[in-house]
Amino acid sequence: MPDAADPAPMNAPSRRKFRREGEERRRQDLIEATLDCVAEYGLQGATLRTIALRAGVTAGLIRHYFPGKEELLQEAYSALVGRMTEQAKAALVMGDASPRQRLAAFVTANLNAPIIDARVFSLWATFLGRANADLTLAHAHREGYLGFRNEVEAVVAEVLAAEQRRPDASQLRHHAIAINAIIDGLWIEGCLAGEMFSPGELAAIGIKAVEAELGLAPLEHDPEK
Amino acid sequence: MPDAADPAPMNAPSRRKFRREGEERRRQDLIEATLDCVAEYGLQGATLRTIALRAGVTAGLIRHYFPGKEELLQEAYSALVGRMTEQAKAALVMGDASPRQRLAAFVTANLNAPIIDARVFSLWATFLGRANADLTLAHAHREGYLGFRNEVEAVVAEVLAAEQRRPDASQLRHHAIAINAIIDGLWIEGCLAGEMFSPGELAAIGIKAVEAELGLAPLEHDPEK
DNA sequence: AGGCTATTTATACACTTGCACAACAAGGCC
DNA sequence: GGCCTTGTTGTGCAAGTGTATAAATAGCCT
Repeated sequence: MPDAADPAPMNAPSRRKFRREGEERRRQDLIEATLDCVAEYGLQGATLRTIALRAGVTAGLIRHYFPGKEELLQEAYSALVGRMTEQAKAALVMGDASPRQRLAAFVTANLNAPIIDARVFSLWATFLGRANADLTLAHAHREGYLGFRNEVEAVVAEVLAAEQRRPDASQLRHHAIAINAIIDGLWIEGCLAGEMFSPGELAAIGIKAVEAELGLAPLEHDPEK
Repeated sequence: MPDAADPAPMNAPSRRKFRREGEERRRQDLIEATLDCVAEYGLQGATLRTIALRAGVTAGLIRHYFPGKEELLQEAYSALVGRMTEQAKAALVMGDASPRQRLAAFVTANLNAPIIDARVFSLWATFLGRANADLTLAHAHREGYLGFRNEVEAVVAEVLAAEQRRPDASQLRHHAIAINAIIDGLWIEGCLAGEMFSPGELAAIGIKAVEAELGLAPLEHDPEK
């Protein structure tokens, strides 16, 4: 079978063989390669040549799909943020479950793989480190953060409503901010030092902390499940 | 009076005037300039020439104090981590105060300036983004994190002891992890979007969340202060 | 004052980077 | 099959990078 990785069997000026891919596919591959390089080598190590090598193309091709490196990085970050918030929110769509169960499932989902992931954390931190200087990054993050917090606030409202409690807007906001912080903080700890925690431990800590924040009475013996 | 910033008043091959500084002072200045450049331009923008310009010297001098750029960055990160943990722990040394008051003061100190600071966050995120690949960075962070968490755990133990409660080691550890996450999460929110919160709001949220985590009964009307 | 030494400057160099552009060929269309 | 579009390659270039090293001078010692 043909081996594409054959460097130069002939001394003739042989050109590299290639295949034409669809535009969407190539853009996707380039963005993924960019994220890989940023995660592994940082922004400084993510050069056009390294990215192209990872994507299996040559550097010149990048300029055919992106105006410049800047735009490639921005699109890569957008893709990352989109994937992260999408995954996080997906844990909330559970058909038949009590609000409290949904909240617990949400916390659990955010404190286990694949959301707890060293590569994603590396990307998150690397890009966010530039948020001060790059308004585009700052804006993209702000959007994602507020979206996430609003989701949290909505579930909190449901949970408290189910408990016959009527928090005002300010209390609701504070609960959402605190719970968001709990999840973020535990997420960071898990990503940076996952091996320090036993499986499920972070999620257990998170659920207890969140329920304490909301003043929910602890369940006695898990009545039905 | 003599102006040191005069570029070249003569067409003669004039050399730049300079002053000899003490070794410690120069190293300190170079490290500070490095942190400034990393915070503003990221790791890729922190070039030797930019750093030297910021420090008011020429690029070649850096090699006189540091073996290479790598070592300069590592020392800069060590200095940053040292300063951060030092500041954070400093909030715990209060002579006459109840454990609960000390805990509240600790949370408050960590959720206000100068610990809530966009520049420091930028540095923290930028360096941590490389922790996956750079074992030196990972180790330095791990040390700082565990030190911080142990401080938290010690105060938590005091607070609970004052409340006649006897948590076991596992519970204590979980409390420390959760409280650490709360502080970290709120710290990030404050650094990234400080203007979204009114002054003292984050600290108030943090204190309430921490006390809820520990199951402390809320104070009624602040009895004495 | 005059020399000595170590700090500091300035220049050189090999290498990498992002970008521009010309040559080329893959694959659809007639 | 033969052509034509355009995705793709390869090369070149100017700017910038970290490092090496020689030249200069600031400030102390006597």
